[in-house]
Amino acid sequence: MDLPHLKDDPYLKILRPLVEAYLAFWLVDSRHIKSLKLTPSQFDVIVTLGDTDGMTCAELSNATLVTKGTLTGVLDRLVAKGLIKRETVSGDRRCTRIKLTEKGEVLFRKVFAAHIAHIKPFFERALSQKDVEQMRTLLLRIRDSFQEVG
Amino acid sequence: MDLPHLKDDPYLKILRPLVEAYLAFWLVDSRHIKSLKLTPSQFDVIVTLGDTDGMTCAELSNATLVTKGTLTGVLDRLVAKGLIKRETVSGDRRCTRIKLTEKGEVLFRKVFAAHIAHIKPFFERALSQKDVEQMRTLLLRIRDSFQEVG
DNA sequence: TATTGTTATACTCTATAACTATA
DNA sequence: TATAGTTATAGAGTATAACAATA
Repeated sequence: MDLPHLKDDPYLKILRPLVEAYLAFWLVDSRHIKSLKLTPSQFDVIVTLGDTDGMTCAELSNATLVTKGTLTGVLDRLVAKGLIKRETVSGDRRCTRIKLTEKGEVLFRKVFAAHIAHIKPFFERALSQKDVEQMRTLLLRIRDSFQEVG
Repeated sequence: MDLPHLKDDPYLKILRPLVEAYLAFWLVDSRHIKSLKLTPSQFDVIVTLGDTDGMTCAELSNATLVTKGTLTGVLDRLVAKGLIKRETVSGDRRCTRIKLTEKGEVLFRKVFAAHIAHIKPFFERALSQKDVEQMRTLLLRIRDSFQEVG
């Protein structure tokens, strides 16, 4: 590219590596998710619901970045797979509480553990324990910087 | 979560921050892309084609992680917007060379510069220049670790 | 009036595979 | 036979907005 003044900016030298590191991770990750017969959004919902007492659609939509309208469809498919259930909320009959079913719980534990086991070696061989601490600090600072406005 | 032995693993303390940092970035980034009336895939294609002499569908598909079949549709929409053009390749009449049009070139320059200008401050306020160098090294190691297999 | 979740619409992306025209 | 790109199909996510029931 012939935008040297931009391209050589030290701060921007981080952008591409961040994207590339994440995408490389994501490629491995999404293949694994796919092998579990779940879409990324469905996986997102399962993992978000895991170890909670259930969440309303609004909470879930918030936590997963899936729009309210889209969420209904995603949840429908998860209900069809027997992984989640909708429960009424006493006190506010507008709300629905979404929970993992027994089957969903089992999948969550299995999936989460398998997922961790699958991903871990890639990090292990890339970074020393000291690297990890540094990296973690810096990543969280980046996250916070974007979240302050975004 | 009650998977303490997994959750406390130092290597895994990096996974969530990586995902969160990227997603926080992505949220800001995708809003900006959307304001340009492009989908993420379309933006991906435009940026990939920028400052090249054009690419075949196969090359483009490879570079963008968009499947061959999907690419046709994405390209159709970009042609409809007047941003790219399909050219025949002399020597192999099976191939098509995809190039940015004049309009596409202009958009690319404008978009790329605007994009950089938009994103940069978030990194600037999060990291010192020294942090950037460290981070870059570590991110590239993670990328390479996942790419070796993925 | 405001909020919760659903529904409706139209578009885009995804995966898979079959198809054509070249090679 | 193999390759390049297109087409076809079915499923899934996206954005937007309207909607019914409830608060």
